[in-house]
Amino acid sequence: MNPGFEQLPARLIAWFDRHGRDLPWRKDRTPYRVWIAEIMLQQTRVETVVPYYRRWLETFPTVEALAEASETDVLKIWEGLGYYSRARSLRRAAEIIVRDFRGELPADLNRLKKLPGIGPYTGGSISSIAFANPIPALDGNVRRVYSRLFDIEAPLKSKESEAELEKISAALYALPEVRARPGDYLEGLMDLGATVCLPAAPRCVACPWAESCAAKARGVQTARPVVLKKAPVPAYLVAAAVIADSDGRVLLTRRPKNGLLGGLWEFPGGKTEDGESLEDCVRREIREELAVEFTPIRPFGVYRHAYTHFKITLHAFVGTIPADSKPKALSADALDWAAPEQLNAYPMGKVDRLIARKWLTETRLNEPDPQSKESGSPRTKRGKTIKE
DNA sequence: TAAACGTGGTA
DNA sequence: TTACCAAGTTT
Repeated sequence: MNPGFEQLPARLIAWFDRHGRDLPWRKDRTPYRVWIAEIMLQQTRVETVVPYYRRWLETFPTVEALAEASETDVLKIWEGLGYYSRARSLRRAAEIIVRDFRGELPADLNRLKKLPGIGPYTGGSISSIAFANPIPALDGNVRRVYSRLFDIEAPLKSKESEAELEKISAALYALPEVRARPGDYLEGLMDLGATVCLPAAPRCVACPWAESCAAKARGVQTARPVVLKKAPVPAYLVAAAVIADSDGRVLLTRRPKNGLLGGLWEFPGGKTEDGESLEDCVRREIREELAVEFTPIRPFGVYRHAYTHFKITLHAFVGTIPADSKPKALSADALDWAAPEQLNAYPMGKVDRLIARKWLTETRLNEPDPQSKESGSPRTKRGKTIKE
Protein backbone atom coordinates (compact mmCIF):
# COMPACT_ATOMS: atom_id res chain seq x y z
CA MET A 1 0.00 0.00 0.00
CA ASN A 2 0.98 3.63 -0.35
CA PRO A 3 3.14 5.29 2.27
CA GLY A 4 0.99 6.72 5.03
CA PHE A 5 -2.04 4.64 4.07
CA GLU A 6 -3.39 4.78 7.62
CA GLN A 7 -3.30 8.58 7.57
CA LEU A 8 -5.44 8.94 4.45
CA PRO A 9 -8.91 9.02 6.07
CA ALA A 10 -7.97 11.56 8.74
CA ARG A 11 -6.47 13.89 6.15
CA LEU A 12 -9.50 13.62 3.90
CA ILE A 13 -11.99 14.19 6.70
CA ALA A 14 -10.05 17.22 7.92
CA TRP A 15 -10.10 18.57 4.37
CA PHE A 16 -13.84 17.85 4.12
CA ASP A 17 -14.55 19.69 7.38
CA ARG A 18 -12.87 22.74 5.89
CA HIS A 19 -13.70 22.53 2.16
CA GLY A 20 -16.79 20.33 1.92
CA ARG A 21 -19.60 21.81 -0.16
CA ASP A 22 -22.71 23.24 1.41
CA LEU A 23 -25.48 21.37 -0.42
CA PRO A 24 -29.24 21.34 0.25
CA TRP A 25 -29.39 17.63 1.06
CA ARG A 26 -26.63 17.99 3.62
CA LYS A 27 -28.69 20.33 5.80
CA ASP A 28 -31.07 17.89 7.37
CA ARG A 29 -29.85 14.38 6.69
CA THR A 30 -33.04 12.42 7.09
CA PRO A 31 -33.03 9.09 5.25
CA TYR A 32 -35.74 10.36 2.88
CA ARG A 33 -33.77 13.46 1.91
CA VAL A 34 -30.56 11.48 1.47
CA TRP A 35 -32.37 8.89 -0.63
CA ILE A 36 -33.90 11.46 -3.00
CA ALA A 37 -30.57 13.24 -3.42
CA GLU A 38 -28.66 10.03 -4.08
CA ILE A 39 -31.12 8.95 -6.77
CA MET A 40 -31.15 12.37 -8.44
CA LEU A 41 -27.36 12.53 -8.38
CA GLN A 42 -26.95 9.27 -10.29
CA GLN A 43 -25.10 10.24 -13.48
CA THR A 44 -26.18 13.84 -12.93
CA ARG A 45 -24.25 16.96 -11.95
CA VAL A 46 -24.80 18.63 -8.61
CA GLU A 47 -25.67 22.01 -10.20
CA THR A 48 -28.36 20.34 -12.30
CA VAL A 49 -29.83 18.50 -9.35
CA VAL A 50 -30.15 21.38 -6.86
CA PRO A 51 -33.28 23.08 -8.28
CA TYR A 52 -34.94 19.72 -8.96
CA TYR A 53 -34.18 18.60 -5.43
CA ARG A 54 -35.80 21.69 -3.91
CA ARG A 55 -38.93 21.36 -6.03
CA TRP A 56 -39.20 17.65 -5.26
CA LEU A 57 -38.99 18.19 -1.51
CA GLU A 58 -41.63 20.92 -1.71
CA THR A 59 -43.94 18.72 -3.76
CA PHE A 60 -43.26 15.40 -2.04
CA PRO A 61 -42.02 16.27 1.46
CA THR A 62 -42.44 12.76 2.87
CA VAL A 63 -42.34 9.13 1.81
CA GLU A 64 -46.11 9.05 2.26
CA ALA A 65 -46.63 12.05 -0.03
CA LEU A 66 -44.51 10.35 -2.67
CA ALA A 67 -46.31 7.03 -2.30
CA GLU A 68 -49.64 8.77 -2.86
CA ALA A 69 -48.48 10.74 -5.90
CA SER A 70 -49.40 9.70 -9.43
CA GLU A 71 -46.76 8.63 -11.91
CA THR A 72 -47.59 11.68 -13.99
CA ASP A 73 -47.02 13.99 -10.99
CA VAL A 74 -43.65 12.42 -10.38
CA LEU A 75 -42.57 12.50 -14.02
CA LYS A 76 -43.62 16.12 -14.33
CA ILE A 77 -41.36 17.17 -11.46
CA TRP A 78 -38.60 15.02 -12.93
CA GLU A 79 -39.00 16.43 -16.46
CA GLY A 80 -35.62 17.45 -17.86
CA LEU A 81 -33.52 15.45 -15.40
CA GLY A 82 -33.26 12.41 -17.64
CA TYR A 83 -33.12 8.68 -16.89
CA TYR A 84 -36.82 8.76 -16.14
CA SER A 85 -36.99 5.24 -14.75
CA ARG A 86 -35.39 6.77 -11.66
CA ALA A 87 -38.53 8.80 -10.99
CA ARG A 88 -40.85 5.87 -11.49
CA SER A 89 -38.63 3.67 -9.30
CA LEU A 90 -38.73 6.29 -6.54
CA ARG A 91 -42.49 6.27 -6.52
CA ARG A 92 -42.69 2.47 -6.52
CA ALA A 93 -40.11 2.26 -3.75
CA ALA A 94 -42.12 4.75 -1.68
CA GLU A 95 -45.15 2.49 -1.94
CA ILE A 96 -43.08 -0.45 -0.70
CA ILE A 97 -41.56 1.59 2.13
CA VAL A 98 -45.02 2.65 3.31
CA ARG A 99 -46.44 -0.84 2.97
CA ASP A 100 -43.56 -2.92 4.34
CA PHE A 101 -41.55 -0.54 6.53
CA ARG A 102 -44.16 1.80 8.01
CA GLY A 103 -42.87 4.69 5.94
CA GLU A 104 -39.28 4.50 7.19
CA LEU A 105 -36.39 3.66 4.91
CA PRO A 106 -34.67 0.50 6.12
CA ALA A 107 -31.17 0.97 7.50
CA ASP A 108 -30.17 -2.52 6.45
CA LEU A 109 -28.14 -2.65 3.24
CA ASN A 110 -29.79 -5.78 1.90
CA ARG A 111 -33.26 -4.37 2.38
CA LEU A 112 -32.21 -1.08 0.80
CA LYS A 113 -30.83 -2.82 -2.28
CA LYS A 114 -34.10 -4.65 -2.82
CA LEU A 115 -35.90 -1.36 -3.36
CA PRO A 116 -36.29 -0.33 -7.02
CA GLY A 117 -33.63 2.14 -8.15
CA ILE A 118 -31.22 1.33 -5.33
CA GLY A 119 -28.16 -0.60 -6.48
CA PRO A 120 -24.76 -1.29 -4.93
CA TYR A 121 -23.57 2.31 -4.87
CA THR A 122 -26.77 3.99 -3.68
CA GLY A 123 -27.39 1.28 -1.09
CA GLY A 124 -23.95 1.91 0.35
CA SER A 125 -24.22 5.68 0.20
CA ILE A 126 -27.61 5.84 1.94
CA SER A 127 -26.41 3.35 4.49
CA SER A 128 -23.30 5.39 5.30
CA ILE A 129 -24.68 8.93 4.96
CA ALA A 130 -28.13 8.48 6.47
CA PHE A 131 -27.44 5.66 8.92
CA ALA A 132 -23.71 6.00 9.67
CA ASN A 133 -22.98 2.42 8.66
CA PRO A 134 -19.42 1.95 7.36
CA ILE A 135 -20.44 0.35 4.06
CA PRO A 136 -18.02 0.97 1.18
CA ALA A 137 -19.57 2.65 -1.86
CA LEU A 138 -17.84 3.11 -5.20
CA ASP A 139 -19.03 5.74 -7.63
CA GLY A 140 -17.35 7.56 -10.51
CA ASN A 141 -15.61 10.07 -8.27
CA VAL A 142 -14.32 7.47 -5.86
CA ARG A 143 -13.09 5.26 -8.67
CA ARG A 144 -11.23 8.15 -10.28
CA VAL A 145 -9.64 9.26 -7.00
CA TYR A 146 -8.53 5.74 -6.05
CA SER A 147 -7.36 5.01 -9.59
CA ARG A 148 -4.98 7.94 -9.29
CA LEU A 149 -4.04 7.49 -5.67
CA PHE A 150 -2.99 3.89 -6.36
CA ASP A 151 -2.11 4.38 -10.03
CA ILE A 152 -4.35 1.62 -11.32
CA GLU A 153 -3.26 0.79 -14.86
CA ALA A 154 -6.02 -1.64 -15.77
CA PRO A 155 -8.94 -0.05 -17.68
CA LEU A 156 -11.59 1.36 -15.36
CA LYS A 157 -14.28 -1.03 -16.55
CA SER A 158 -12.14 -4.14 -16.32
CA LYS A 159 -12.55 -6.85 -13.71
CA GLU A 160 -8.96 -6.36 -12.54
CA SER A 161 -9.54 -2.68 -11.90
CA GLU A 162 -12.85 -3.26 -10.16
CA ALA A 163 -11.35 -5.95 -7.93
CA GLU A 164 -8.46 -3.69 -7.00
CA LEU A 165 -10.80 -0.80 -6.23
CA GLU A 166 -12.91 -2.98 -3.98
CA LYS A 167 -9.84 -4.25 -2.18
CA ILE A 168 -8.59 -0.70 -1.60
CA SER A 169 -12.01 0.40 -0.43
CA ALA A 170 -12.33 -2.51 1.99
CA ALA A 171 -8.89 -1.77 3.45
CA LEU A 172 -9.76 1.88 3.99
CA TYR A 173 -13.12 1.04 5.55
CA ALA A 174 -11.30 -1.13 8.08
CA LEU A 175 -9.63 1.97 9.51
CA PRO A 176 -11.14 3.56 12.65
CA GLU A 177 -11.37 7.08 11.16
CA VAL A 178 -13.65 5.84 8.39
CA ARG A 179 -15.72 3.68 10.73
CA ALA A 180 -16.25 6.66 13.00
CA ARG A 181 -17.53 8.98 10.24
CA PRO A 182 -18.44 6.87 7.19
CA GLY A 183 -20.82 9.48 5.77
CA ASP A 184 -18.32 12.29 5.98
CA TYR A 185 -15.61 10.09 4.55
CA LEU A 186 -17.77 9.21 1.53
CA GLU A 187 -18.93 12.78 0.97
CA GLY A 188 -15.36 13.98 1.36
CA LEU A 189 -14.34 11.54 -1.34
CA MET A 190 -17.12 12.85 -3.60
CA ASP A 191 -16.21 16.46 -3.01
CA LEU A 192 -12.55 15.74 -3.59
CA GLY A 193 -13.42 14.11 -6.92
CA ALA A 194 -15.81 16.87 -7.91
CA THR A 195 -13.74 19.90 -6.94
CA VAL A 196 -10.06 18.83 -6.84
CA CYS A 197 -9.40 15.46 -8.43
CA LEU A 198 -11.15 16.58 -11.63
CA PRO A 199 -11.28 14.29 -14.67
CA ALA A 200 -9.32 16.39 -17.16
CA ALA A 201 -7.34 18.86 -15.06
CA PRO A 202 -6.81 17.73 -11.46
CA ARG A 203 -5.84 20.49 -9.06
CA CYS A 204 -3.20 18.51 -7.22
CA VAL A 205 -1.91 21.60 -5.39
CA ALA A 206 -5.19 21.67 -3.47
CA CYS A 207 -5.31 17.94 -2.75
CA PRO A 208 -4.94 16.63 0.80
CA TRP A 209 -3.73 13.34 -0.66
CA ALA A 210 -1.22 14.73 -3.15
CA GLU A 211 1.82 13.50 -1.23
CA SER A 212 0.45 9.96 -1.22
CA CYS A 213 -0.74 9.93 -4.84
CA ALA A 214 1.03 7.25 -6.90
CA ALA A 215 -0.17 8.64 -10.25
CA LYS A 216 1.05 12.13 -9.36
CA ALA A 217 4.43 10.76 -8.28
CA ARG A 218 4.76 9.26 -11.76
CA GLY A 219 3.24 12.27 -13.50
CA VAL A 220 0.42 10.21 -15.01
CA GLN A 221 -2.55 11.60 -13.07
CA THR A 222 -4.36 12.84 -16.19
CA ALA A 223 -3.93 9.39 -17.74
CA ARG A 224 -5.84 7.79 -14.83
CA PRO A 225 -8.22 6.22 -14.77
CA VAL A 226 -7.66 4.42 -18.06
CA VAL A 227 -10.87 4.81 -20.06
CA LEU A 228 -11.54 2.84 -23.21
CA LYS A 229 -12.80 4.71 -26.27
CA LYS A 230 -16.49 4.49 -26.88
CA ALA A 231 -17.97 3.39 -30.15
CA PRO A 232 -19.61 6.19 -32.16
CA VAL A 233 -23.37 6.29 -31.75
CA PRO A 234 -25.75 5.85 -34.68
CA ALA A 235 -27.70 8.81 -36.07
CA TYR A 236 -31.36 8.53 -37.04
CA LEU A 237 -33.62 10.72 -39.14
CA VAL A 238 -36.99 11.07 -37.44
CA ALA A 239 -40.33 12.67 -38.34
CA ALA A 240 -43.16 13.67 -35.99
CA ALA A 241 -46.68 15.00 -36.45
CA VAL A 242 -48.39 18.00 -34.88
CA ILE A 243 -52.09 17.36 -35.35
CA ALA A 244 -54.58 19.93 -34.07
CA ASP A 245 -58.34 19.65 -33.92
CA SER A 246 -60.75 22.50 -34.62
CA ASP A 247 -60.44 23.74 -31.01
CA GLY A 248 -56.66 24.00 -31.29
CA ARG A 249 -55.99 20.97 -29.12
CA VAL A 250 -53.05 18.83 -30.21
CA LEU A 251 -52.71 15.08 -30.33
CA LEU A 252 -50.21 13.55 -27.90
CA THR A 253 -49.33 9.92 -27.28
CA ARG A 254 -47.76 8.40 -24.19
CA ARG A 255 -44.68 6.25 -24.52
CA PRO A 256 -44.64 2.75 -23.02
CA LYS A 257 -43.62 2.56 -19.35
CA ASN A 258 -40.36 0.82 -19.99
CA GLY A 259 -37.63 1.93 -22.33
CA LEU A 260 -36.58 5.32 -23.61
CA LEU A 261 -38.50 8.26 -22.09
CA GLY A 262 -40.87 5.73 -20.53
CA GLY A 263 -44.22 7.20 -19.51
CA LEU A 264 -43.58 10.57 -21.13
CA TRP A 265 -45.87 12.20 -23.68
CA GLU A 266 -44.78 13.01 -27.20
CA PHE A 267 -45.86 14.12 -30.64
CA PRO A 268 -46.35 10.84 -32.51
CA GLY A 269 -43.85 9.83 -35.19
CA GLY A 270 -40.77 7.70 -35.67
CA LYS A 271 -37.59 6.85 -37.55
CA THR A 272 -37.34 6.99 -41.33
CA GLU A 273 -36.59 3.75 -43.13
CA ASP A 274 -33.92 3.47 -45.81
CA GLY A 275 -34.73 5.76 -48.74
CA GLU A 276 -38.01 6.92 -47.21
CA SER A 277 -38.88 10.61 -47.37
CA LEU A 278 -39.74 12.47 -44.19
CA GLU A 279 -43.32 13.01 -45.35
CA ASP A 280 -43.76 9.33 -46.22
CA CYS A 281 -42.26 8.41 -42.89
CA VAL A 282 -44.62 10.54 -40.82
CA ARG A 283 -47.65 9.36 -42.83
CA ARG A 284 -46.62 5.73 -42.28
CA GLU A 285 -45.87 6.21 -38.59
CA ILE A 286 -49.21 7.88 -37.91
CA ARG A 287 -51.01 5.16 -39.83
CA GLU A 288 -49.17 2.44 -37.87
CA GLU A 289 -49.46 4.10 -34.48
CA LEU A 290 -52.88 5.69 -34.67
CA ALA A 291 -54.69 4.07 -37.61
CA VAL A 292 -55.44 7.39 -39.31
CA GLU A 293 -54.23 9.05 -42.52
CA PHE A 294 -52.01 12.04 -41.78
CA THR A 295 -51.45 14.77 -44.35
CA PRO A 296 -48.39 16.94 -43.67
CA ILE A 297 -49.12 20.61 -44.46
CA ARG A 298 -46.04 22.53 -43.38
CA PRO A 299 -42.70 21.91 -41.65
CA PHE A 300 -42.62 22.78 -37.97
CA GLY A 301 -38.97 22.88 -37.04
CA VAL A 302 -35.90 20.67 -37.13
CA TYR A 303 -34.62 19.36 -33.81
CA ARG A 304 -31.26 17.75 -33.22
CA HIS A 305 -30.82 15.80 -30.05
CA ALA A 306 -28.31 13.35 -28.58
CA TYR A 307 -29.54 10.55 -26.36
CA THR A 308 -27.23 8.18 -24.52
CA HIS A 309 -26.62 5.70 -27.29
CA PHE A 310 -27.89 7.35 -30.48
CA LYS A 311 -28.67 10.76 -31.90
CA ILE A 312 -31.56 12.05 -33.94
CA THR A 313 -32.51 14.79 -36.33
CA LEU A 314 -36.24 15.20 -35.97
CA HIS A 315 -38.40 17.03 -38.49
CA ALA A 316 -41.80 18.03 -37.19
CA PHE A 317 -44.79 18.59 -39.48
CA VAL A 318 -48.06 20.30 -38.84
CA GLY A 319 -50.80 18.51 -40.70
CA THR A 320 -54.31 17.18 -40.66
CA ILE A 321 -56.26 13.98 -40.35
CA PRO A 322 -59.75 13.51 -41.84
CA ALA A 323 -62.40 15.31 -39.76
CA ASP A 324 -64.43 12.14 -39.32
CA SER A 325 -61.48 9.94 -38.32
CA LYS A 326 -60.73 8.89 -34.75
CA PRO A 327 -57.11 8.05 -33.82
CA LYS A 328 -56.57 4.84 -31.82
CA ALA A 329 -53.60 4.23 -29.51
CA LEU A 330 -52.24 1.12 -31.23
CA SER A 331 -48.60 1.10 -30.15
CA ALA A 332 -48.74 3.97 -27.66
CA ASP A 333 -49.70 3.54 -24.03
CA ALA A 334 -52.36 6.24 -24.27
CA LEU A 335 -53.55 9.08 -26.46
CA ASP A 336 -54.84 12.51 -25.57
CA TRP A 337 -55.96 15.78 -27.14
CA ALA A 338 -54.16 18.50 -25.19
CA ALA A 339 -55.44 22.08 -25.06
CA PRO A 340 -52.66 24.66 -25.38
CA GLU A 341 -53.02 25.77 -21.76
CA GLN A 342 -52.76 22.13 -20.68
CA LEU A 343 -49.68 21.29 -22.74
CA ASN A 344 -47.24 22.19 -20.00
CA ALA A 345 -48.84 19.74 -17.60
CA TYR A 346 -47.90 16.72 -19.74
CA PRO A 347 -44.46 15.36 -18.82
CA MET A 348 -42.28 15.32 -21.96
CA GLY A 349 -38.69 14.81 -23.00
CA LYS A 350 -36.56 17.64 -24.30
CA VAL A 351 -37.42 17.54 -28.00
CA ASP A 352 -41.17 17.25 -27.53
CA ARG A 353 -41.09 20.06 -24.98
CA LEU A 354 -39.43 22.26 -27.61
CA ILE A 355 -42.13 21.40 -30.13
CA ALA A 356 -44.83 22.05 -27.54
CA ARG A 357 -43.34 25.45 -26.73
CA LYS A 358 -43.18 26.39 -30.36
CA TRP A 359 -46.81 25.39 -30.73
CA LEU A 360 -47.75 27.53 -27.74
CA THR A 361 -45.85 30.48 -29.17
CA GLU A 362 -47.66 30.22 -32.49
CA THR A 363 -51.01 29.68 -30.83
CA ARG A 364 -50.55 32.84 -28.79
CA LEU A 365 -49.51 34.79 -31.86
CA ASN A 366 -52.63 33.71 -33.70
CA GLU A 367 -54.91 34.72 -30.89
CA PRO A 368 -56.90 37.93 -31.16
CA ASP A 369 -55.18 41.06 -29.89
CA PRO A 370 -55.08 40.88 -26.07
CA GLN A 371 -55.90 44.63 -25.93
CA SER A 372 -59.28 44.10 -27.59
CA LYS A 373 -62.20 44.02 -25.16
CA GLU A 374 -63.36 40.58 -26.28
CA SER A 375 -60.37 38.40 -25.50
CA GLY A 376 -58.09 40.30 -23.16
CA SER A 377 -58.96 38.36 -20.04
CA PRO A 378 -58.43 34.76 -21.20
CA ARG A 379 -55.13 35.67 -22.78
CA THR A 380 -53.81 37.15 -19.56
CA LYS A 381 -54.92 34.13 -17.62
CA ARG A 382 -53.22 31.74 -19.99
CA GLY A 383 -50.00 33.68 -19.95
CA LYS A 384 -49.81 33.42 -16.21
CA THR A 385 -50.79 29.80 -15.97
CA ILE A 386 -48.23 28.43 -18.36
CA LYS A 387 -44.75 28.36 -16.95
CA GLU A 388 -41.84 27.53 -19.20
C1' DT B 1 -22.71 -9.44 -19.56
C1' DA B 2 -23.11 -5.74 -22.28
C1' DA B 3 -26.39 -2.66 -23.72
C1' DA B 4 -29.95 0.51 -22.58
C1' DC B 5 -31.05 4.56 -20.36
C1' DG B 6 -31.24 11.77 -20.78
C1' DT B 7 -29.54 15.92 -20.47
C1' DG B 8 -26.59 19.93 -20.18
C1' DG B 9 -21.96 21.64 -19.68
C1' DT B 10 -17.29 21.94 -21.43
C1' DA B 11 -13.08 21.65 -24.37
C1' DT C 1 -19.52 20.61 -34.23
C1' DT C 2 -18.09 16.61 -32.00
C1' DA C 3 -16.73 14.05 -28.03
C1' DC C 4 -16.64 13.33 -23.51
C1' DC C 5 -18.22 13.61 -19.00
C1' DA C 6 -21.50 13.54 -14.47
C1' DA C 7 -22.98 10.78 -6.90
C1' DG C 8 -25.49 4.05 -11.52
C1' DT C 9 -29.30 0.68 -12.14
C1' DT C 10 -31.76 -2.60 -14.74
C1' DT C 11 -32.30 -6.35 -17.78
